This record gives sequence, structure tokens and C-alpha cells, in this order.
Amino acid sequence: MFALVDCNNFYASCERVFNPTLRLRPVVVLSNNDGCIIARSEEAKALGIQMGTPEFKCRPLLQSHAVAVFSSNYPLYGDMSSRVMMTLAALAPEIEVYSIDEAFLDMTSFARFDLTEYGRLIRKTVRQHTGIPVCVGMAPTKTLAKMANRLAKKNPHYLGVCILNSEAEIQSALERTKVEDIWGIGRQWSKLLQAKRIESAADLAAAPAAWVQKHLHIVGARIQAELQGQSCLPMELVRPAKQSICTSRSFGRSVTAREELQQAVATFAAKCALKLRKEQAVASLLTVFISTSPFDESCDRYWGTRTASLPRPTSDTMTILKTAQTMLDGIFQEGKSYKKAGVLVSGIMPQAACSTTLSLFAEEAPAPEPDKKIMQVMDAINQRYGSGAVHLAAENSESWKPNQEKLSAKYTTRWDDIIEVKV
DNA sequence: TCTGGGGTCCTAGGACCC
DNA sequence: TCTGGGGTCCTAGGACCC
Repeated sequence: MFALVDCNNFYASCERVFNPTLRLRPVVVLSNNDGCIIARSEEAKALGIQMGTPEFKCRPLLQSHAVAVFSSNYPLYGDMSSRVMMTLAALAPEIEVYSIDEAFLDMTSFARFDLTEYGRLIRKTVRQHTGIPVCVGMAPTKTLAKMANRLAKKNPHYLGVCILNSEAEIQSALERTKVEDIWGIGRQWSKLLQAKRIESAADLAAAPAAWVQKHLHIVGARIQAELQGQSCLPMELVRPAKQSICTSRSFGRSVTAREELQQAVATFAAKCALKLRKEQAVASLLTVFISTSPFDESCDRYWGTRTASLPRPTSDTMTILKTAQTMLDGIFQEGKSYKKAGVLVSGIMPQAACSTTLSLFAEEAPAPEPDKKIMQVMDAINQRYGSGAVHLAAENSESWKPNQEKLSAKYTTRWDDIIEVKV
């Protein structure tokens, strides 16, 4: 038996925890750059505000209904997430943290308990410890637990807890779930399935296995088996090591000057290096990309990207930054209006496993290993005095930085922000 | 005026190996 | 007519997730 615990409207709920005057007001949270709507409270959903809508397109609606609008505050959401997860970890023998606002719990050993009662206890405890409302779905497979959770969210009569245990309960849930609402079935596959008259989860569960295998491959076959009650997706208790790490941003305005792009790329490269060190890992490949706006129809889209090997697998900010700068020169074209840039590191391995492999083709003696001590000291200072307290001179976000006009306080991670709370 | 960011897995096809 | 059999590795592209 699996439980899926999912926070309701997570980002909007985080904003509410620290501002009770928002309790009955519609709340939305915007993406980076204050571009799109990425979270909505129930009241905001009721106004017809759609997920992913550009903010400027529904601004009149937001204003006329006095919707509380927030820039995204990831330090706050990340910290609230870890509080929710710590609470959940104490309520079940095993937990898989699936995303910032969801976790699977192993309920196998709870067979003799009243699962509905236990689901209610989970809700109550998380609410009490963190202020965040959650819904709970339980079923014999992860895919069915996801479906149960969705039903608990959509139908108030469940009071936030839906258990699918008997054949009859499962069959009824399958019939009430449309194919596009199944976990793992996206837009393309929905289209394909609907064209084949496979419209509900019950239809998919009953579809010929050979057809599913042929058109939706192994992934679809697994979903079908899970719908039939056969568990194919086990709990993943340890987070697998990352295979790639990306830092990218859209700019608050168009950027044309090479120097500004250099500053942006330097900042992203430094961020990637920092993320690598936090993973205690090193990377061997580096990708830099820059692009113009996909929405600007007055000129062709330009998407410049380049990938290169790093001189040696590393997490050293200076090495990664310098390499990224060189690569930028190869893709930068004069006279274009750039709207986005990013840096991606891949070929990642644990730092411990990285013995120094020398290049076969190096014509000069290898550059000396960068001094790891410098990075350690830099990270320690930033840890103590706040990120950005020390950084390389090449990093600078003054000119291209994203818009964040409606940012709330970092209530739980920054001492200075606590005094911002006004009652 | 204005449109997010960060990931994963799978497949097909080409190139290679013995 | 008809051209083996059994693999691995890599990459691009497509699908999906939150």
C-alpha cells in the first residue's frame, strides 16, 4: 500500500502561512521574472485563472478581484517543503520525497489500521506542524495512489483523504478519471489515446496490452499494469545522484551587449559550480546557451549552444567560469536581442571517485589543480554572511536581473526578514 | 511592453566491437 | 533473389514530471 501526500496549492499556501489576512483572498504566485502564473489558491482557480497564463494577460482580472500576487520565493518554499517532509518522515516507516510538494509513504505495514483515520491524522499533523494543508491518497500502486490523491483534492466529500483498497473502489475511481489525468499520460499520449476511443483510466486498464506496448512503449505498459493493480514502481528511498545541473534565466529585458551577456553567463556558471559542490560532485562537460525570444515575431529565433569538455572534472568556480566565457564567444552574435541564457554541467561524478586523469593530447604541462581551499573558504563565508557576500568580480546581475517586484519575506531562512512580519 | 526553470527516461539509428 | 549473430556506446529527439 502506498500513500501519496500532496500539498494543496503549495506555493500559494506557503505565502498564506505567514500572512493570515490572505486566508480568504485569492492568491497567485508568479514564475521567475514575474512572467507566468504557476500557483493559485482555490479562490483564484474559481476566478478562472489558468495555470501557466502570462500575468499581463489576466492583469485586469487580478486587479478587479483584489487577487494577492507574489513573485516566487524559492528559499521560503524550499524550507517549508523540508518541514513538511520531516513531519511526514515521522509518520511512516519509509518516505520517498517525490517533488517539492509531494511524497510517497510506504503504508504496507498499516494493513490492520483504519487507513482513512490514519490519513486524517497525517493531514492534521502536517497542518499543525507547518500550517500547510495537504491531501492524502492511498492505493496498492503509486499510479493509483496518485489517482486517489487527485480524487481527494477534487471532491470535498472525501475530506482530503481517499483510500482505494477494494476492487470496486478501484474500478469506480478508474471510471471517474479521464485518461489525460493519469500520472504519466501527457498531452501527446492523451491525443493518441482519445483518437483510439480510450477515454477513461478504466478504458486504458482494459486496452489490449500489445497495442499499449507498441504505441506507448515500456513506460505506457507500466502505467497500464499499475492501473490494473500490479505495482511496477517501487519506493525510491535515496535520491539518485544528479546527472546534469542547469542554471538558466530569462532576462527582465532584452540584452544586446556582449559584456552584459558575459556577466549573466558568469553568474550562471558560478551557480552551477556551487550546486556541484553542494552535491559533492564534479562535472566533466559544460554547455552554454543563449537565445532570443521565442515570442518575438519580428525576427527569427536564434538559439546558440555549445558543449565542451572541461580541462578536468571539476567543481571549481574559476575554471568553470573561465571555460564558459570562452564558449560564449563562440556563440555570441552581434546585433541580436537576447532574452535568455543558461549554463549546464553534465558528465557528473562523485568528487571522491575523481582521480586526476590527465589529457592525452595536452601539449603543455597541465595547469596546476585549482586550490580547493579557496572554494571552501568562499562557501563558508557565503554560508555565514549570506549568499553573494563574496563572489568573483565577473559575476554581476545589475543590468540583466529578472524582475521580482512582489517578493515576500524569507520568513524562515533570513533573520533580517523576520522583522518584516506585520500583524 | 509583457510569456519559468529544472529535471528524467526511453527509443531509434548509426557507429563500433568480436 | 537470398549476405550472421550478438552485443555496446553514443546522440538526437521526443515524451513525460513538478
